[in-house]
Amino acid sequence: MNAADHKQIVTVDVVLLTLREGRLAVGLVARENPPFKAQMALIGGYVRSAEDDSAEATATRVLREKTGLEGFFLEQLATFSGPDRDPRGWSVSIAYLALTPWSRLGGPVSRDARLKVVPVEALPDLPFDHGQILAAALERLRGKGAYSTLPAGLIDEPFTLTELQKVYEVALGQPRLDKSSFRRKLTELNLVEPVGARRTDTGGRQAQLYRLKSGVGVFDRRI
Amino acid sequence: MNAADHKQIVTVDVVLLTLREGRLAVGLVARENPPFKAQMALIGGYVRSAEDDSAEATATRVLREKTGLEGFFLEQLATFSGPDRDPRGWSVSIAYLALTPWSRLGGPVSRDARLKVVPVEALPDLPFDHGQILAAALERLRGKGAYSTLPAGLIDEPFTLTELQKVYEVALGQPRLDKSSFRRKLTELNLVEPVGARRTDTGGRQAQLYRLKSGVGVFDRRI
DNA sequence: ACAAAAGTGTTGTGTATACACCCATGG
DNA sequence: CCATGGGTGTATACACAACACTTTTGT
Repeated sequence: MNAADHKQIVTVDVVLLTLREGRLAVGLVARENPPFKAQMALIGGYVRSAEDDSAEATATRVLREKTGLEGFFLEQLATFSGPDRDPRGWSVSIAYLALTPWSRLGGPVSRDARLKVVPVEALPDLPFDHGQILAAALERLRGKGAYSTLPAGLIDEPFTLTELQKVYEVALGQPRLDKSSFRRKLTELNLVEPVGARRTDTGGRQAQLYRLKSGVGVFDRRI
Repeated sequence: MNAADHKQIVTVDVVLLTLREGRLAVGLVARENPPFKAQMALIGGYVRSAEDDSAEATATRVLREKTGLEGFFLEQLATFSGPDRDPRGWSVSIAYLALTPWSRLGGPVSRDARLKVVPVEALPDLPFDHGQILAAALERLRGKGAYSTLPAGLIDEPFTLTELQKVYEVALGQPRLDKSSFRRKLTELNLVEPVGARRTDTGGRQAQLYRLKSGVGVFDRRI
C-alpha cells in the first residue's frame, strides 16, 4: 500500500429542496473553481478538518456560505464514492438533504446572484454525479414523506392543514390526497397542534393555523 | 485553508450480522494494529484508492480478507465522521450492513482465529464509535425488516416458512408473530416461491421449502 | 344569496389480529 | 393412536378511501 492510497478527497454535497410556486425546486450554485467552473451544481465543498466538527457541520457551513442562513432541517442521505466521479481523483461525497420554506430563500437569494432555485422538472445538466445525488434526495423525500412529517419542512409554520396537504401532494408526487383522511391522521396521531390564530386572507372561511408538535415525527402508518 | 485540511482518514466499517443458535450475532475481529491493538472491533479497513472502485468495493474486500468469503448481502448504512472518533485524526467511516446465514461462517471461521461471532447481547467494549455504528445497523434491520425481506439474508435458502418466521421474530425483536398472517403476507405479496422439496428432519409433518422470489423485496405494508 | 374555502360524518371495503381447527408424519 | 410440527380457515375489530354534507366567511 503506497502513500497515494490515503489521499482521497472528502467533500459534502447538500440537496437543498424547497417549494416554489407550487413546484419542488432545488438550490444550485454556479461553481467558482474548476472542474466544471461556472456550471450550476449542488451546494457543496471540502470538509475542513480545522473548522468542521463533523460532516454535518460541513453541510451547515456550506449552506451558510451559499445562502447566508442557518437552521435548515438537515438529514444525511448517503455517501457517494469512487475514482471517477470527480476528475481530481478518488473522492468521497457525503450527501445531505436540507429542506426549507421558500420564504427564507426569497430574501437573501437576491444578495447572492450565484444561488439559483430551480424547479426539479427544469434542471440543467449537473456536474459530477450530482444528478444521482439529487435523485436519491427526491426518493428519500417521497419515501420517508409518506410516513413522517418530513414534507412540513418545506413550508413556514404556522400553516393551515390545506396548505400542508398541498405540500404533501407535491412532495409525494400524488395528485390528490383525501382531505378527510389527511386531517384525521395528522390530528389523531398528534403530529400537529393548533395555534391560537386563523388565516383570514383566503376568501372563504378562515382556517385554523397549526404547527408541528415536535420536530419531524415518524409514524408507522402511511399518510 | 492549509494543507492539513485535506488529510482526512477514510475508512469503511462493516457490521456483519448473522443468526447463531437463535440469537442475533455480529462478526468482530481482533485489531492487528494500534490504536486499540488486539481489541475486538467491527470488520473494517482503509479505502485503498489503487484497488477499490468504490466504498462498497472496500467493504467487499475487507469482508473477503477477514472471512475468506464473498457474496454477502451488503447495504450502505450511514457515514460517521469527526475529529475525535479516531485518535489518528479527523476521520470518515462509511458504514455498511452485511447479512449472512450462520452456516457460511461456521466453516471458514475456524481457519481465522481472529474472527469471532458474538451475540449482540454479550458484546465486549468496542473501540472508536463502533457501538454507535452497530446500533445503527440493528435499527436498520429492525426498521427495514418490518417492511421488506431483509431478514431473509440471515438464513440459508431454501427455508421453511416457520424457519423464516423465527428469523423475523429475532430480527424485529418481536416475541411472537402470528403464523397465519405471516404466511398470508409472504405468499399474497409474492415474496417467496416454493421449491420442489420438503424438509423431512423435523419430527412432525414435512414442511414445504421456499426461496425468495427476487433479491430483497420491499413493500409498503408491515410484515 | 351565493361562492369559496374550511371542516365533519358516513359508509363500504379491505386488512390485521387472534384463535381455533385440520393435516401429515414419526414413534 | 398420540405427540409434534405444518398449514388453513374464520370472526371480530379496526383502518382506510371515497364521497357527501355542513359551516363560516367575503362579496
